[in-house]
Formats: sequence, structure tokens, C-alpha cells
Amino acid sequence: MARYQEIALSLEQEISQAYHAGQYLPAEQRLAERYQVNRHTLRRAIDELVGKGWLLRQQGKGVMVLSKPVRYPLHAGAKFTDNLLNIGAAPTSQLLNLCRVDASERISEALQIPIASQVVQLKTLRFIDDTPVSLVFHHFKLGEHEIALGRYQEGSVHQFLKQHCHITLKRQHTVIGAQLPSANDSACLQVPSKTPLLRLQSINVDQQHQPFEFSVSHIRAELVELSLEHPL
Amino acid sequence: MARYQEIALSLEQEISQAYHAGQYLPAEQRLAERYQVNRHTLRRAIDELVGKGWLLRQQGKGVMVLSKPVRYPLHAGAKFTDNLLNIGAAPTSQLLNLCRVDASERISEALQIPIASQVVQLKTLRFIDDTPVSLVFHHFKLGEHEIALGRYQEGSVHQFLKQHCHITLKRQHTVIGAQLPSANDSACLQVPSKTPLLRLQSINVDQQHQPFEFSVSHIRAELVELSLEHPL
DNA sequence: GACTTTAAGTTATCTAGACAAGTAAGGCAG
DNA sequence: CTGCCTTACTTGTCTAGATAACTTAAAGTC
Repeated sequence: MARYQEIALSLEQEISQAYHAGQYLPAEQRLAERYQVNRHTLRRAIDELVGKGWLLRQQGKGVMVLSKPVRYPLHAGAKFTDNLLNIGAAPTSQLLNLCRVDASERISEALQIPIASQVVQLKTLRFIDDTPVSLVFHHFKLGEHEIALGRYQEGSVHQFLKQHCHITLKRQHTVIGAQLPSANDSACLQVPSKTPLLRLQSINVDQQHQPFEFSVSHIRAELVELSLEHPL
Repeated sequence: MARYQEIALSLEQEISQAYHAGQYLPAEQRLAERYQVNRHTLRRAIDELVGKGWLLRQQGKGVMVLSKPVRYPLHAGAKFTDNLLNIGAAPTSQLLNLCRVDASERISEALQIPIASQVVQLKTLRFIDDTPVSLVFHHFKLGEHEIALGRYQEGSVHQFLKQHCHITLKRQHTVIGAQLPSANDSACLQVPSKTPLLRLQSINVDQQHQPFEFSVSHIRAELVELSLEHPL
């Protein structure tokens, strides 16, 4: 077993016993001295625990110990916002960008439109208690509701659609994967490039069961896990 | 944007255009020379794409371009083995370890037994076409079927239970997360410590809807994604 | 031919040093 | 007191080099 793995294991034990969420580890240089290794080797050890969701790096501040992730139910009608309000957390959403883009193969298949035709793309960032949690790309067909969407600024997108367009969306199909963040993901979610993300691709349908929205969410896996009840 | 991120972006484009699954990239040293950077910087760039599921590192051989992941449906009755046979792949399972362990809080909660009471733990490794795909920890209550379980050696565990114990398991509750592999995960799944894994924790019930198995799967996210149909 | 050894080429790990970039707190001018 | 600047400390990135571990194929041995 590599030295950095030994150190990661040792640190993991120490954290679970002597630290609680919100506390900061000693500086990398100090830890490197304690373990008698180069700072790069110690960084590698910390990277292991960051990847497992135990620690969060904050440039200029230090390495923080995290708490257990929020469990997020995945029903057909499950709403990000409502779920979190129930827990007592303060969920917010912020519009980053609104534009038209050419539909990729995946998007056109999901929305049942021709490939390379244009769609409206909404890029939003979701927070829990001022911590960025997920980056979401919403895709809608062009059409009557496009102008209304242009007025969206913040808060739940699905709530907005319900109020201004009288459309209630339901989750119809979801594909779940995991990946490391791109440079853009890292920047928006304020995580280093080694913390894994959950990737959710959802097709949401309107009351007539017609595909209305295709969304791709990149979610910080140290903070959130998905929960699923299977019907009998 | 950091140099290694620029290189990752450049490589990603090149791969999607000029490579197909199974091909190998030029050696790190060559690529480092091409981009005029130190080999460590180029490694960091490759790490980005490994994390995104585009590439697979193989010590001593090189860096291989991967194909798109297998999509694995997650119904109540979904079976790893049957799903893959339908696709035309060759799924196998191998027993790594069988022992009794003390139930953690998570396990005892899932199986509805007292905390720290003992359970039977089966550790299995699943392959698709001789590639290790997931590492699974199965947990069962002690009891009448324990001896039968002791005879399990390979193939689908659920199939084995059906044939030898006449028990048909159904997925009742699933929690999905993502994390980087531990040292043990890396070794069993033959992946470096930077490729993210999907983590599936499932409670499986018998015909009387009683919790019978609690399993924890660590799945290579570059190879598999989970698919979910939501009922109306 | 079958097996072993060797060599070359590859990725993996560790060390060492430098500088950039971000944070926080104290000191200072207004 | 407020606002700005400086300074110290932290993490992030890049370079450079050495050695270990692993894979493959060719050369050698029986």
C-alpha cells in the first residue's frame, strides 16, 4: 500500500474520532511534517478523503471536515425546493445564463424533436444555506412559453412554470451517473477537480405526458445522496 | 484557466474526433513534449478525462480510450445478470469472501435488527466480459439460510437464493451516492484512485415484504449508468 | 517447441523547490 | 469608526528528477 494511502487511512480514523463537521485540519505543511513526508504526498492523502466526501478544500483557508450528506428523494413528483424546506434547510436557486443552443443527440432524443434544432437552455445554480450544491442545465422546446421563461430570475424553475405557464412537470425518466467536475463545474460549485459529482439527466413531462423539459444536473456528491423507494 | 485544464479540453476534442474505444493514447512523455509541459502537468490533464469517464489508465500499458457506459435499469425486480444478457454482454460474478461481521448502524437499521448484532457478509466481484465492474457487499440476517449461503461460489447471488432457498428478492429502497474508490476498491476493480464510483445501498425484501438483504455496491461510473422509469 | 530471462517502454509514487492565488487579520490613513 | 493596504498564512499549480512497479516482446536456454 502506498504511503499516501496509509496516511489517508490514518487521517480518516483521526477525523472520525477527534473532529466534527466545520472544524479545520492543521495546514498541509504541518501535517506533512507530522507524517514525515513531502507536502505533495500529504496533499495526495487529503485528496483521497476529499474524494470520499470527508473533507472540503478551501484555497487560502484550509481543509474543512464535512458532515454527512443530505438525502434527496427521487419520486416522479419530487421537488428539490420542497424537500429541503421540510428538512429545515434554506434552498435557493440563481439564474446563471439563458440562451438558445443547438440540441445535442441526447437532448433531441429526450424532447422528441429533430437533431440540431434549437432549444432554450437555462443554466441555474442551486444553493443550500448559501453553499453551492448543484449546477443544472434545463432545456425546453422553443414555443409559446419561451417569452415567459425569459422573465425567470431566481427560485424554483418548476414553481415558476407552474405559476406563470400553468404547467406542472413530473419526472418521467432519469439516468444517473457519476463523474469528476469539468473546469466550469469546479468554478460554479466551488469544488476542486477531485470531488466526484452525481450526474442526473431527467426527462420531465407535462400534464398531457408530453416531454417538456430535459435537465442535466451536476450535484456535489459529498453533500447529497439520492434516495429511491420502489413500488410493489 | 490552468494549463492542465486547457490540455484536458484539447485532448477531449481530439479523442472524440480522432480516436475510438480501445485505442491507446501516445505515452505521457510524448504528449508532454507535444504540449511543451512537464510530464506531471500532462498527467493532471489526463486525470481530468479519466475522472470524466473518457479514459482508462493501465500501468505498464498506457492510457486507453473508453466507450460509452452501459445503462443499467433500476426497477424493483431489476437483475444485474438478466439485464446484461439481454444486451449481449457476458456477466459473471465471483465470490471474494464470506464471513460474519458486526452490523453497523446502517446495516442494522436496514435489516431491522439490533445494532452490533452479527450478520453474514458476502463480498462479490462482478464482471462484464472479464472487466471488473462492481464490488458488492451483501448482508444477510443470521438464520436458517446461512448454511445454504455457505455453498454459494459464483454466478448471481439472487439466482442462487431463488434456486436453493426459494426466496425471490425485490428491491425496496435504494440510496445512491458517488465517491472515489478506497484502496481496496481500487485493487478489486482495477481502477486508479481517481475514477469515481457510484455507490448503491439497497434494501431487498422477500415475498412477505420483510427485509432480507442489505447490499452495498461500488460501481465503476465510467462503465455503468443507472436508468430509472418513474410510474405515473 | 516451451519456458525463462532480459531489456525497453510504460505508468505510479515520492521528493524538492518555486511561485501564484486566495483568505484573514492587523495596522494605518482619512 | 471606516476603508484601504500590507503582511502572514493557506491552498493551487508547475517544474524537475529519481525510483518503483508493471507490461510486453524479444532473446536466450533447455
